[in-house]
Amino acid sequence: MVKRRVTSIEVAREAGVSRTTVSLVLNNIPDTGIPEETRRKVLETAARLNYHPNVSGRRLVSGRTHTLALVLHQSSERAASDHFLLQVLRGLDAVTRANDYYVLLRTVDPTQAQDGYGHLIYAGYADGIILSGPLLEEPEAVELYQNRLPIVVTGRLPGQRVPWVDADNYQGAQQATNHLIRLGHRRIGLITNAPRYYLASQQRFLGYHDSLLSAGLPFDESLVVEACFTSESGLAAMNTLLDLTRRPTAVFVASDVVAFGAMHAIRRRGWAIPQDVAIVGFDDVAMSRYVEPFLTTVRLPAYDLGWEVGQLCLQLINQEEPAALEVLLPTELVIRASCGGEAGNGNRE
Amino acid sequence: MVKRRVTSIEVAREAGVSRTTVSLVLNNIPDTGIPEETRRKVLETAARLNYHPNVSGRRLVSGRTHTLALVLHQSSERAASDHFLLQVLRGLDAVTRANDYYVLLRTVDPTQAQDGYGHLIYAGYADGIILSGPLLEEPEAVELYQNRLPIVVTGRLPGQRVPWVDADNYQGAQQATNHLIRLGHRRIGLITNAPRYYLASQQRFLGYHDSLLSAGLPFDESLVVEACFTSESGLAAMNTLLDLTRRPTAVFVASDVVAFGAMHAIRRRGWAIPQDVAIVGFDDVAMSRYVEPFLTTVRLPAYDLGWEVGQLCLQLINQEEPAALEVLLPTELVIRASCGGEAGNGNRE
DNA sequence: CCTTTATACTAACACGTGTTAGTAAACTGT
DNA sequence: ACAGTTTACTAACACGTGTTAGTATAAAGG
Repeated sequence: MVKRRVTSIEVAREAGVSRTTVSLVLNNIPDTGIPEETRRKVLETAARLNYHPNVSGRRLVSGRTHTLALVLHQSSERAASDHFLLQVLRGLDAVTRANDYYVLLRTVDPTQAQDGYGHLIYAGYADGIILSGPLLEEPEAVELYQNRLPIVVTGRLPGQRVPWVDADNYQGAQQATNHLIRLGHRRIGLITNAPRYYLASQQRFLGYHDSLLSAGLPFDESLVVEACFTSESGLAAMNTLLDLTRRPTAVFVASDVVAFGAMHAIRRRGWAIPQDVAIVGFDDVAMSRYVEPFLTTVRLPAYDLGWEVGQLCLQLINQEEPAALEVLLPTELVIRASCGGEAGNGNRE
Repeated sequence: MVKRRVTSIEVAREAGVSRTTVSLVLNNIPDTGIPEETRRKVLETAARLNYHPNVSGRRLVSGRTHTLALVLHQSSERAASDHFLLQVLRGLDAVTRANDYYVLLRTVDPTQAQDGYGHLIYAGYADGIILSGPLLEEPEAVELYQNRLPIVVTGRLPGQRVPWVDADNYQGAQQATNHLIRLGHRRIGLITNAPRYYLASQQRFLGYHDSLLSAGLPFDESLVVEACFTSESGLAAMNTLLDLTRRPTAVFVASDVVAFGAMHAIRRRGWAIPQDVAIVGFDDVAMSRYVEPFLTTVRLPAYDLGWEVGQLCLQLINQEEPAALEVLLPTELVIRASCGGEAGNGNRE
C-alpha cells in the first residue's frame, strides 16, 4: 500500500472549503476576509493530513525556485582547500537559511566540456549560481552575467566581468611578512602556495614583495621558491632555501599545508623553529594548531566568504542594488609559536 | 530588458510543429514515427533558442524530482569529521551523477525542534533522504521509513529500523590493536575518540577489547582513557596514561585528531615515538601524513561510504530489492612510521 | 474503386499550485 | 423596502511539461 501524496484539494474537501481558501489561509495572504473560525479549521485539517504544498507546483507558478546552486570544480588542488570549502559551505548555508533559500550542490568536471552550469538556471533548478574555485577563464560565467543572470564567483576572474567575493590575499601576505619584519628579520624567504599563474599565488607574492620594499628591505629573487599545494613540494622548496649559502632566517610559506612540509625539512636538519628559522603560514587550516610548534598563520575568512557570496547572489536575484559587485574580505594574522617573539597561543574557541 | 524564458511552445512554433512533437523528439521516445528530417529540425531550433525544459514542469507531471537530499546535523563534533564529510560528499556526488540525480544540501539544527527533514520528501524537494551524522534517537527517520519513504543513514541507529551504511569500526579497531600485538607489545593502552555513549566509540572499544582477549592478553581497565574529539583532550588523556606506574608501551588512539594531541604529550616528556611509545590512530585524516612521525592509522572508506549510501537510497527509490539494508564497509590499516616495525610509508597517490 | 494499414503528426488532459476577478449572501443606511 | 456595502468565499486561468488517445493523409492490397 503506497501512501498517496496529500494535495490542497484533499485539504479543501476535508475542511469543507474551496482550494483557493486553503491557499489563502496557508500563505497568510492579508486583507482577505476569512474569519478566524474558518482559518483555524483549515490549519487544523492541513496539519492533521500532514499536508505539505508541493514545491514544484509553487515554483511553476511563481517562476522562482528559492534555490542557489553551488557549483564546485573538481580541481586538483582540492586537497588543500577541503577544510576551507566546508567552512564556506557553512557560511553559505547560514545566509540561504536566513533567507529561506535552499542549496543545490553540483560538481563540474572542467575537462568534460559537455556539461556546464548555465542549464541550472535555464532549466529552473536554481535562481542563482555560486561558482566555487573558478578556473582562469570562465566564459560561461561571463555570458551568464551578461544576460543579467545572477552568478557570483568565489575568488576572482582577472579581466572578466563577473561579480566576485574573495579573501584579501594581498593584505594577508603583507600581514605575514610585516610580522616577520617586526620581529627583526631582514632575510625573509617566500615559498609560494602554487605556480604563479594562480591568481591567489600571485597576490600573495605581491604582498610579500611590497612589504619588503616598504620596509626598505631588498627583494632577492633567490629567496623565492615555488611550491605546488602539497606538503611534499613544501619540503623540497624549503630544502632549496636551506641550501643557499646565505639562507633566510625566516620564511613566509603561503599555505599551511605546504608549510607543514617545510617544517619537516627544517627539523630533519636538526634545526629548531623558530630559533633557526621562523615560519609563517597561510590559511589557518585546523591542523595548524596541532603541529609543533603551533603555526603562526593568516586566517582566511572562509565562513564570511560563504555568507557574503550568498548574500551578493541573493541581492542580484532580488534586483536589489548591491553595495559592491566585487568584495574583498579582510584576513587576520593568528600569532602562535612558529615565529617566537610575542607568541600568544592564537587559539580561540 | 529582461530575457524571457524559452518554453517548448516557442520551439514548436519556431520549428513549425506541435509541442507534443517537440517533447517526443527531445525525450527520444521510441516507436514514434517521426522522420529524421523533422527530428533534426526540432533539435536544431531547440539548440538555437537555447531551450532547456523546465524542471518544475517535468517534476510536476512525473512526480519524481531526481534529487537526493543530504541532511547534515550541525553537531559539535564536526571539527573532527570535516575532512571525512567532504569525502563522503564526493562519493555521493559520484553515484548521483552516474544516475542522473541531483543533490540538495540541507543542514538541520537538532536543538531547533521546529524543522526536521521529512518535509523534504513530503513537499517534493527530493525523492529520498540521506541523513549524515544522526543523533542517538531519530524518531523522524524511523517514521519516514515506516511509511516506506526512502531514507538511509550514515552510521547506524541502535535498535531502530532504518537502513544504514557504516564503516566497520569494530574491525578497524581490531586491525589497529592486532598490529600492535603483532609488533610484540603486551601492554597496550586505549584512548577513545569520544564518550562511550557514541556508538562508534563503543565499537572501537570493543574491537580493542576483543583483540586483546583473542591474543591471550589481559584487559586492564586502567589502560583505557576517554577523550572527546579534540586534540587537547588527547593530550590530557595521554598524560594520564604516562603517569601510570606501569605505563603502556603502545597506545591505540581511536581518532587521528586526538592522536595528534597524544603525540604532543609524549614528545613534551622528551620521549620518542615509536621507541618509547608506539601509536596507532584512526580515521586517516589528511594531516596524518604531515605529522612527525607519520601516523600509522586506520583508513575509513569515506568515499565508498558516500557512494554506497547513495546507491542504497536510489535502490529504495526505484523499488529495487537492495542486497542488504544494513551495510558495513571494510576499513584498511595504513602502516606508516608511528609504530616502527615493518613501517612502509603508507602513502599512495 | 474501396478497404485496410502505415505514416506523421496533434488535441487534450493531467500534474499541484498561486492569484485575479467575480459572486452570492448578509448586513447597513435611509 | 431597496440600493449600497461589506463579508466570505469560489470559479477559472496560468505556469510548463509528459503522455494517451485520436486524426488526417498517403500508401498498399484486393
